[in-house]
Amino acid sequence: MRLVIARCSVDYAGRLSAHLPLATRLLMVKGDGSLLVHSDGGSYKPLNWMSPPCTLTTAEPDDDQAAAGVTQIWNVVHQKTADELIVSIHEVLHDSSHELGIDPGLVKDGVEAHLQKLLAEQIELLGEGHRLVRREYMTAIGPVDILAIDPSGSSVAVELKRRGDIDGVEQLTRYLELMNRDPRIAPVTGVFAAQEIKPQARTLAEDRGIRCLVLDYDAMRGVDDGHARLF
Amino acid sequence: MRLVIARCSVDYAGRLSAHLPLATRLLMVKGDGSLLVHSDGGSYKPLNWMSPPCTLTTAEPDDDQAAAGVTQIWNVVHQKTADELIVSIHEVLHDSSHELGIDPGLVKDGVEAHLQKLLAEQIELLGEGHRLVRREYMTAIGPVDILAIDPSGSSVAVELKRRGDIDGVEQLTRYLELMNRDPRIAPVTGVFAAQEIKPQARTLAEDRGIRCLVLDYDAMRGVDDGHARLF
DNA sequence: ACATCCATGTCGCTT
DNA sequence: AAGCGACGTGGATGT
Repeated sequence: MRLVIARCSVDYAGRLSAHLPLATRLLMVKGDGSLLVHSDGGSYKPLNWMSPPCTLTTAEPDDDQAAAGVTQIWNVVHQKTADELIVSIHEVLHDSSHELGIDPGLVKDGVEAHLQKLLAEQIELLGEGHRLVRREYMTAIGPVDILAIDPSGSSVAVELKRRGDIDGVEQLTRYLELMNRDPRIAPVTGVFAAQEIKPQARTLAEDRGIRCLVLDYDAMRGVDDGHARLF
Repeated sequence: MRLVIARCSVDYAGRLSAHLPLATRLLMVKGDGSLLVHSDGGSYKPLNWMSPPCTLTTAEPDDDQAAAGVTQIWNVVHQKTADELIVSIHEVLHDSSHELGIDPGLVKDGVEAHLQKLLAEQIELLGEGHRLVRREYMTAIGPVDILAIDPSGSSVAVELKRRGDIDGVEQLTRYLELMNRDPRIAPVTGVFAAQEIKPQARTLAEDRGIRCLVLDYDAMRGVDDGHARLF
């Protein structure tokens, strides 16, 4: 990885056009040739970048550019889309290279998967007398997170989200439409379960006869793991 | 901005839990206290990060950690969500600080807004005899991108996307449901217009009687700007 | 502050 | 390879 601090301007041409006026920035050249242009603020997203696979070439400025103070031109071209990034460097303030090696990568401990497992184990959170049929019940348009049976014997399809948004309600609605056309499992009612349900999502769900269920992740984890959360 | 190359392991606890095993990485500390952890590959997204507003504190390792080879602990806590990032540093290979100043920021030349403007100007792309009513036609649940009238005098609601996905069809469906309840403008037909329409989105749209229209951005721009695209 | 919608989204998984 | 959904989505914008 090469780190360059430089006064530069940047132009991007690809799906859109963008320009960065002259200022001091960090240029990060990764081992795969990709380039990130970072300022000293904002979020983790660079001001501008080129993703791999891409090729970096450097060139001398032409006379006009040199007259404007440009000392180097970096040109990064994406190998498939032909997106192009041009960095016009005026002054290099720092330049260092470092051998990092291959990263072993991130180990994630998911949330939605865990919630699904917990709700399957604690299926009576749907209401007394509910029984689990199965997780990831497959339909033609994708898997329903949880399928259960209520005390009356009707099927219950559960869509599970960390944050209950309008999209999740639409998704569950599509599943319910499809499943209610299948005489083997119809009638199917819907439950929209999430740690947090947005008001608009709740309104839409209830308007469509879908029940909303707010889940307390910590409490569910506490039931699951008796020694935790006793304080 | 401070740049540190270090052998380190990283733990994140917040909306999920995640762990990075010991390896050599770049730690970028921005002026606002935010921290990015980058490897020498992947895309512009860091392996791990903390967004501002957050606070970085450093500490000495405890005896166990010291015995495991840790020489410094960095602790970054988000000031609102209490999300936490812990960097256990084993060895520092590089450490430099740089004054970058405030960045003037990115100037973008947009896409969807431009597409909307072009389609409004070239409204007959919807079909001969169509007339524009207005862009951003306001409804109770949000603005319809373009409202037009077809030759028979019926209203046409256009949802515009760069990439036509199933979400866009759902969005247009909600608009159409609402607008068709308004006797002043009913009946309203729908057109789903995008540079590219995914097969599933097309199927869903056509199943609901929504017409799909694939837009050629370059051609539309060429009509708009006569001197371009003549080659 | 909240809700909505776009994104050069990126990422990971399935077909 | 292409499609599809989730994301610690982030970020802008209008209410």
